[in-house]
Amino acid sequence: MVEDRKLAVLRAIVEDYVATQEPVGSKSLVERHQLGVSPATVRNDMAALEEEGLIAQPHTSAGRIPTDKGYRMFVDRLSQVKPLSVAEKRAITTLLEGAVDLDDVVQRSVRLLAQLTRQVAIVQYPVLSRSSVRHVELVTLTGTRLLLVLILSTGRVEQRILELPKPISDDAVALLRSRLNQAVTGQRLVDAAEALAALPDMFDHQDRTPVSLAVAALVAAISDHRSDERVVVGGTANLAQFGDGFEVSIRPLLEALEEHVVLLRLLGEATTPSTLTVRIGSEVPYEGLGGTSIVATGYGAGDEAFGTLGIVGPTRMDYPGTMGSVRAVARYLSKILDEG
Amino acid sequence: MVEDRKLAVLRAIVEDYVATQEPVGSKSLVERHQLGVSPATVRNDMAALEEEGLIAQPHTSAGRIPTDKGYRMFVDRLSQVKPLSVAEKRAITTLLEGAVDLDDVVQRSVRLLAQLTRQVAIVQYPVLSRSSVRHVELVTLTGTRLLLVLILSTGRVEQRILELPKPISDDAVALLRSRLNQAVTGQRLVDAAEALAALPDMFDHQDRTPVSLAVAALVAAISDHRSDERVVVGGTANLAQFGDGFEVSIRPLLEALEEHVVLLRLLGEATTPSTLTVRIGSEVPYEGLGGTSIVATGYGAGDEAFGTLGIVGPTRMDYPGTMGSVRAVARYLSKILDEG
DNA sequence: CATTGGCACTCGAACGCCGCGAGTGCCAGG
DNA sequence: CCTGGCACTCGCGGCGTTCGAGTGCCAATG
Repeated sequence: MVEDRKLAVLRAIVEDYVATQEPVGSKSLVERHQLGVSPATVRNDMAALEEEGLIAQPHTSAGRIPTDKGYRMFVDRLSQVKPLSVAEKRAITTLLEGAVDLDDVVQRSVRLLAQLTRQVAIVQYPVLSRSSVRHVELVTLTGTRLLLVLILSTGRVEQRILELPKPISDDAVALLRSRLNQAVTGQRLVDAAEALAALPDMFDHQDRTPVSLAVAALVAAISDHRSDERVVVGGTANLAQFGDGFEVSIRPLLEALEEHVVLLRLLGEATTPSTLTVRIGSEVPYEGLGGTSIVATGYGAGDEAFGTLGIVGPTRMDYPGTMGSVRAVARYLSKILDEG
Repeated sequence: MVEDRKLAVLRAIVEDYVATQEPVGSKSLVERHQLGVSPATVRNDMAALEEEGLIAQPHTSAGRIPTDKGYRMFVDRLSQVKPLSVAEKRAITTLLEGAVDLDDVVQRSVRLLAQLTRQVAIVQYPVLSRSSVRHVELVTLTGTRLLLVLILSTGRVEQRILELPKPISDDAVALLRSRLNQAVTGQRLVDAAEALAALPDMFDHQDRTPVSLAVAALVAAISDHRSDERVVVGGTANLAQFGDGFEVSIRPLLEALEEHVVLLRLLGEATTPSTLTVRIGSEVPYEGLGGTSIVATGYGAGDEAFGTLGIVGPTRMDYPGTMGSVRAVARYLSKILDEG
């Protein structure tokens, strides 16, 4: 019973602090929430909460603010993901359905997420190795240069240039093209690795070089992590809210946001579309991001995500709402990619 | 003679102010530059310069800072573009040559520009209508859905999905593909408009629908300005230098940087690779960007630029150096795109 | 007539001081 | 276990003062 009230107090503190951005005192707490007890009682509870390390006071004689641990407790046990309003849902569908392009889809998703959460949004492009091949195309540029274009079911297009030691005939290109497509179309590249490896042996000895090159390029494409590092960041203007808060200078934040590799590591482990990862303050495994939290999830059909998306914002954020938005955008994005 | 010294004083003021970010007084001026006159004389000159609106004092009893007009004079008549150091040039080539992709090239260019100038860098993707077609590809997705892939000489790849009213045979697709390529390959899309328009007539009546659709998609691609709005922004961390200056809050800046359409308009008129556009402070045609200057130029082979690139930074920037970097990056980028 | 040293003046930034008030912890009584 | 009362703490904002960089003006000088 008492334990329950203490948690109610914690919840109230988190909510008030998130709303007002100011340390919350015992008096204003009882005024704004129906706790049914006096400020003095709340003060006792607060002392207990502080003892447990869930809240802290910036300086003596000031109200309390939640600690990272406090937020963690709030997220895990005192709140639940807030579903979007009907209007918001409609806004999502209309906005995302207007996209023509994968680039466009990703772009719009970032904007959307940034707008909904009023936070910095991050969306990773679908990872090459996790989506299936729709088509492989070979285009002759000059006699000894081939352009290899890889089109994936997610709409992603990769291109590589192959430099051949000697010219190749159009017929040979056509044959190679059809064999390549036979080997990989409809599958994920990883799953087609065997078929690809066997491919050169299907050709005459003197024709094998271009085949091997093409195969090598495809294999390189899936193992090249640099192309998985493609992410788009949006809503950086929302960083302004950090500024007028306190401490955290935005410099390191902006730097971190430019380090796409770092960002991916931060979003990273949220590879399953169904789970929502929340990292709070010190739980964020990156120094430059003091005072920030990250909410991320995967997107894509099935268990294994095509990629991840999420937001980064101040620790004092509206977790239920943000989590709702992130989840929603991930779902709609999954749907769009699955259809398109 | 006297006039000359006045300009020398202006130049000294600009240089000192850019270096120190603090209003510069008559005494420190004569100390740091060999003007050969006393502070009192400099004060007289300063009074004259102020009279002409080239410098101003933030408050009485403070040093002078250049006005926009003062910077303008400095850029136009008192300075010249500073060429890069050998090390910098080498850094550029090694960095840019490592790129595999158009995306990669653009990405690297932005980083480079941001690093060299310590400013926010902006690079526009090559405009579709200004580069020539390397290849058009058609891929059957389902019976009634075709994927049209347009590969341009700059390395840019555009894709559109065509929804057909009724299924199309593989042969018909092959024919259409070859005819399309005949019509447009090697030319800029704008120049191929006629050939494209004539294309449907070359087919049997009942086969024309897909042809028209494909043609329409291509025409749409060049006239769709949304796909010309593709820009990449980098080095936003350099915005931090605005902050500790004064006035200018970064909020509107970040907002402007997210408005790619606006950015393009700002870079916009620099369509010729050979000219360098500099807009200073109030000359920048956008409200949100008080206290900023823009240095931009076009890139690409020939007179008409493929696209534009540039930087935006505080009015108090190192113009000669920045202009040198912008020009250099544009040149190298032009070269890379021309070769690749 | 341009230049210069001298001098009084201005005014913002920095500093220290003080009072206010929100908020706390503790205690004794219900 | 809750509550009202009370003394205490301490950050914030307002105010006055000092300090000094920098100015404008003037009279003297080559």
